[in-house]
Amino acid sequence: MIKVTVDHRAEEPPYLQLAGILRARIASGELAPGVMIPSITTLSQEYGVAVSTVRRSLGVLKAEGLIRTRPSWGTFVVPEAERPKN
Amino acid sequence: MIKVTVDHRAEEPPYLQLAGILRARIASGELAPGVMIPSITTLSQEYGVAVSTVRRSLGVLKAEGLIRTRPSWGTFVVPEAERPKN
DNA sequence: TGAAATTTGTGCGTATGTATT
DNA sequence: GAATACATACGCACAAATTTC
Repeated sequence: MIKVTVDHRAEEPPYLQLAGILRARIASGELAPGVMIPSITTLSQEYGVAVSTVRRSLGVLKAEGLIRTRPSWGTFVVPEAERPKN
Repeated sequence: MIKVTVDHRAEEPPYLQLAGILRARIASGELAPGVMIPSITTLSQEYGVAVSTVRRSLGVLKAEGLIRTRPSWGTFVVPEAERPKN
């Protein structure tokens, strides 16, 4: 475990910090395919950042193909086999 | 000329409409490398959408490699030779 | 020297819409 | 109908870098 919180005073912007934290939680297997990712609102409260900041973090991971969001359903980890390489 | 305004009542969200409009202006050569792209604030007023919406549109074009933003300087069209194909 | 204006980057809060449960 | 959850949009504020005067 390296980073577990968002530091608002660090140089790296919170949305990138949170993206990194979630990326690590996925890599570690804690957040795995089939496991429901905490809702945006929950993540917002957990990490003390705004909802829009969480959305931005998820946007990063979505662009990486790590997660997939289903409107009015939730956010999911993409199975490793389906992730774009690179 | 096909689309020149953003329709808030259309199905396509404004940020995608604006991205399409700017993409067309680039494709037509009106916005070319070396020509200064209107600032986010200007685009916001021109098209009647919020600054944050313009930013989102530019984010789409940036992801496509069509434009490049330089903080405290402006936004530029990427020369065709330097654009990623596909 | 330096102050003001400009421009992008980032963050927050709020509202509305739509789909699911 | 109510609660939940994501999608989109808006407006505001501040920071940092650059340009201009």
